[in-house]
Amino acid sequence: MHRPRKEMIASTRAKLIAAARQAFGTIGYAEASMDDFTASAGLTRGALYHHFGDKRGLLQAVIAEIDGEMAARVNEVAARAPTRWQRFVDECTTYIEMALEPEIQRIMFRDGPAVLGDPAQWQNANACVASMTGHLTALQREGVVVPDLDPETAARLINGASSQAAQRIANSKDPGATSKQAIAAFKQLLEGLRKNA
Amino acid sequence: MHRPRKEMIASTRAKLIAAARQAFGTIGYAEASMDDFTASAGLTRGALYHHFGDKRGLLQAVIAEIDGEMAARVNEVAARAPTRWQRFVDECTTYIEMALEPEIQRIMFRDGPAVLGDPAQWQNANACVASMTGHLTALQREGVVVPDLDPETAARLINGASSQAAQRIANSKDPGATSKQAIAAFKQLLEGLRKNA
DNA sequence: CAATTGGCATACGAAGCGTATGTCAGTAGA
DNA sequence: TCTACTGACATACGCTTCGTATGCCAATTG
Repeated sequence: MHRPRKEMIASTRAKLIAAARQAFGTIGYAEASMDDFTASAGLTRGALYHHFGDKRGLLQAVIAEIDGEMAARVNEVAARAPTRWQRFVDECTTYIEMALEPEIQRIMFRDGPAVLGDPAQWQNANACVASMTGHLTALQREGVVVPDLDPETAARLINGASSQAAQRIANSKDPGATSKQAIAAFKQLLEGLRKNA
Repeated sequence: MHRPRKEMIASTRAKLIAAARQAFGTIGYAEASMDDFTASAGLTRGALYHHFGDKRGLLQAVIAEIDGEMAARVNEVAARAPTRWQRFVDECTTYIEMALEPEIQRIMFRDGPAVLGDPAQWQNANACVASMTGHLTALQREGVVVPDLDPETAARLINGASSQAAQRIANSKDPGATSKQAIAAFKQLLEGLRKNA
């Protein structure tokens, strides 16, 4: 009777991830009580430990989910650009826009690195950087970007600049004006990668 | 007699900061037990709460101390460069080198932002960025750097890229090679700020 | 229909943190 | 110099949180 077992399990996992995501994204990882947010999902810590091992394991699952969503959004935007360079730039600015959202900023750029270490070492969450790395590699082949440059390294640096840009905008008194400044500065930095010089 | 009161107090504060710095820089803020590291300084949590209010207050004091040291090192290096642009670039690479040290990376770039929020909002620790901002402003006046660019915004973005570069080097299998790659990519990005283009 | 697996809850112990309280040395005024 | 007081620091307590060990019940399997 009822639903099959597999569906119940998937539902439980989803409920835990959703509840944790809500808690981590608002009050933050350290302040989020496992008793509290499991209860808000109608469960207890028993389910959490059973499925994810511990609090960090649950954070990993939350991050994997968000990373997937971010990659999907980035790819969607990139598909609409005319040239490849433009596609690359659009991806970057989309990345900044996403980093403006408090949940993403808190989980992906603040608590995530603090708890799990260098994001570059995360196995389940690097889709965004992978996409940017791919574009940079292609742009090098096409002669648009300077040749002596490691694509993934460049992608990571750009990533770091993006998150700073997002933080600056997010904490600004006048987000509109700051956004213009930050994106302008960011695009200026990207110009350094182009070949013509 | 003994020493005057003020000296005892300063000594206590210094011992607490040193012990906390050691603990935060190695096992990390979250894992550092206040009972443990105050005991290692020959004190108890009573002293800590009296002087710093709470654990976060002590972290702030540690960060202020490290920030001061970093600024001093950056200024020392910058003083030796021939041109102002070179001075600026040297500051940036020095910044990357410092970010390679585990204690600085952990406290200033990982746990600090996680516990205290956006570093740009820290009042007692922004000497490094201030210096870079100053150089960028001067370089704009001299016509070396493109004019329509907010100096502090640019400095923050560069800061973000620097810390990523440092993390990449620090976690690399072959730090020597990675270091070359990362610094090359970093300098390439900086070229985007120059006027000639 | 019996046996077993496994999803999840409950119960327990161990830290860790913050606060309230106590104590004693150093300092200031008479 | 004596006394009263301030403040630096320790001790003691309760609360919260985490991890593990244990138990129960539904669902699958033969």
